[in-house]
This record gives sequence, structure tokens and C-alpha cells, in this order.
Amino acid sequence: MAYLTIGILAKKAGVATETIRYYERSQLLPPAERLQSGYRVYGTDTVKRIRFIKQAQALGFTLNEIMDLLALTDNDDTDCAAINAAAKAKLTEIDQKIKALQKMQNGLSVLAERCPGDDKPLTECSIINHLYGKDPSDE
Amino acid sequence: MAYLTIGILAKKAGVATETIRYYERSQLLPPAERLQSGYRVYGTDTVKRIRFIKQAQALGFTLNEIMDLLALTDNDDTDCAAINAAAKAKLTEIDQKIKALQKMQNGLSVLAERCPGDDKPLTECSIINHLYGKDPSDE
DNA sequence: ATTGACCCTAAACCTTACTATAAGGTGTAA
DNA sequence: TTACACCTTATAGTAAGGTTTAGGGTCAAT
Repeated sequence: MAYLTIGILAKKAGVATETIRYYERSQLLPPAERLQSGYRVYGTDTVKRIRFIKQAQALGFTLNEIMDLLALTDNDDTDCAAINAAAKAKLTEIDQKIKALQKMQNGLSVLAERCPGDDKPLTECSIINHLYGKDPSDE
Repeated sequence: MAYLTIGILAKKAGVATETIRYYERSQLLPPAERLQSGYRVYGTDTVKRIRFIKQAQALGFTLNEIMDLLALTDNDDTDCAAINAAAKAKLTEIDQKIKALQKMQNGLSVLAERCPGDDKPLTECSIINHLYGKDPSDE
């Protein structure tokens, strides 16, 4: 197996060197082997591990969740069930985020449609009037 | 106009007192008038201003953006155009976020569907195999 | 031997929107 | 006057995922 310095590894994996050190501090990567100089050395398997992290991030997992996923994949007894459960939980979460954003989208586009026109004063602007809207609990 | 202490204002506006002080520090609210004791006092218009902030947040605006919106509404020369532009920019942004989440959703649900079954080993799990996937630039 | 690219550490800093803490002063009702 | 709730300030902490800085050591080539 070829050995890599942190800079080479960073290039292969598509991240910054400080990110790799950060991942080590955060326990996403095991403590690297060291040369006598103190330089970190890595095997090519570390490229895969970093890509795992990046792919999982792209799917919406946080680093903490990725740590759990990595712990699962490091465990020989793990089967698909645990991974599937994590995927489903994340799908639910993504769905909720999308719904929240769609509510905002709806609210804002309704207001924008009602806005009377570009050169009208703000007192007639539906957006501003909504933002300054009254609270029902206000007697 | 009735005068309010920070605690009463907080209740009327539905936020915590520290939040109001924080908004003052952050220039979302002007420096409050003070009693001889140093206590802050507010007019009821401040309730409206805080509600403006909260409504705008609910529509997805950040506090920085809200500061800009407030500056616009504080300016007598502002017309609907500026507000509409802000609304459109925010709609675009929300749209992009939704699309990003939908990509994640898609990616993850495709993988989950392909997962062979709960008690299969991880070596057959499509999710894990995807996360460990190779990079094309890896020769 | 020196240059320049690379590596090391610890610690601080970044963004967002607050929340919490410590240590103390004020206002009011019984 | 003694509670007690309320107010003040400055400072630090939170989550998340890094990035930057300061101050220094190493490696390879010339």
C-alpha cells in the first residue's frame, strides 16, 4: 500500500489539510501514524474513509451521525437493518425540512403576488403590511 | 402611548428579555430610552417592530437581511420595488434549498430501495457501498 | 547552505441567533 | 424592612463544521 502525507491525502480526497486534522480531532479518523519527524502518514484506505464522510454529508448526514455510521461499518456484526434505519430517519428529517421551506415559499409568494406594484408607497405593500401585522393576543 | 418595561415588552412580543437586549446590541432595535434607574422603557411601537422581525424570520429572512428590510421601511423614499426585490431573492434562495434537499431525498431513497434486506451483511448494502464509492479521479 | 514547499501544535476565530451566568441594583407590597 | 420579582452589565457558552493565525520544524533540490 502506498503511503501518503497529509497534503497528498487532502488532494486525493478533495478536502483541505486542516479538515483532515479536524476530522482526526473529532474522532472521525483514527489517530494517524507518524514519521520520526512527527509528520502524519496515511494508507490509501483513508482516502475511502474521507470519501465516505463526504458522500454521507452530501446525503444530509451530520458529522455526528456519520461517526455513528462509521462505527456501524467498523463493526463486523452490523447488518443492513441498522443502516436502513438511519437512512429512513434521515429521509423523514429531510422531508420535514422541505415542508418547512415550502411553507415559507408559499407565504412569501402569496405576499409577493399581492404587492400592488413597484412604485407604490410602502403603506400599500402587502409584504410590509404583513410583517407589521397585528397579533391576535393584542387586546 | 403606554410605556413598557423590557419584561412587559418581551411578553407582548412573545420573546425573551435577553432577546430584546440582543436585538438592541445587534442594531435591530434602536437604543432604548432609560429611566433614572437605568431601566429600559419602550413605546408600544416596539412591539410592532419585534413582530416584524419575527414574521420576517418565519419567512426565512436572516437577522441581517431583516436589518436591511427595516432600514428600507424606515426610509420614506422606499417604494415597493426594493421590498419586492428582496422577496424575490429570498424565494430563489428557498427554491434552491428545496432543490438541494430533494436531491438528497432522491439519492437516499434510491439507495434505501436497493438495500437487499435487513439481515444481509453490510458488504451487500447499497447504501454502504455507495458511501465507500470510488472517485473517478482515482487512477 | 539556503530556498521554498510542506508539515507540526495550540488556540483563536468564523457564522447565526440566541441563552446563560455572575454579581449586583431597583421597585413595590406587606 | 424585608422579601421578591424585576432590572442592569459584561462575558462566555451553545451547535456545526470548519478556517485562520502564530510560531516554529522538516524535506528535497540546488
